[in-house]
Amino acid sequence: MKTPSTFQKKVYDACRHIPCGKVVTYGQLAREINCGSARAVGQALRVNPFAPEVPCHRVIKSDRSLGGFYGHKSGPEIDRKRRLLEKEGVAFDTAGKVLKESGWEFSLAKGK
DNA sequence: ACCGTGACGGCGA
DNA sequence: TTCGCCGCCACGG
Repeated sequence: MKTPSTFQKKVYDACRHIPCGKVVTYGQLAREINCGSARAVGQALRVNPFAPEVPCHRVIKSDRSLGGFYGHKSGPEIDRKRRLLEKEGVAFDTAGKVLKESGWEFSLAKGK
């Protein structure tokens, strides 16, 4: 397997810090590692050799849709991603969007 | 070194 | 509110 680039290591490291039942957007993750492109982050996660050891399934799009998983933007892979999150307590609406995270105190702070 | 691609994001129509 | 276009960065061929 190919050695992860420095950039990818930063992405995986930041991703690892995401607690159970919590989700983050690609953009937020990008800010964490001081990167101006959410796309670049997505590309790194796309080839993540440590999934799901590195919880890349907790990373979603800013519009609250799931984004992708294992290089797929839809299909069984995405379905699996959704269930992983549900198992961690993340709720979804009928449109398949993330409704709330774990149902903890910060779900209140999120407004919405 | 150049070019095309992609798990994204924001804004205008 | 949904759709499309353009800008953003990193990577592989």
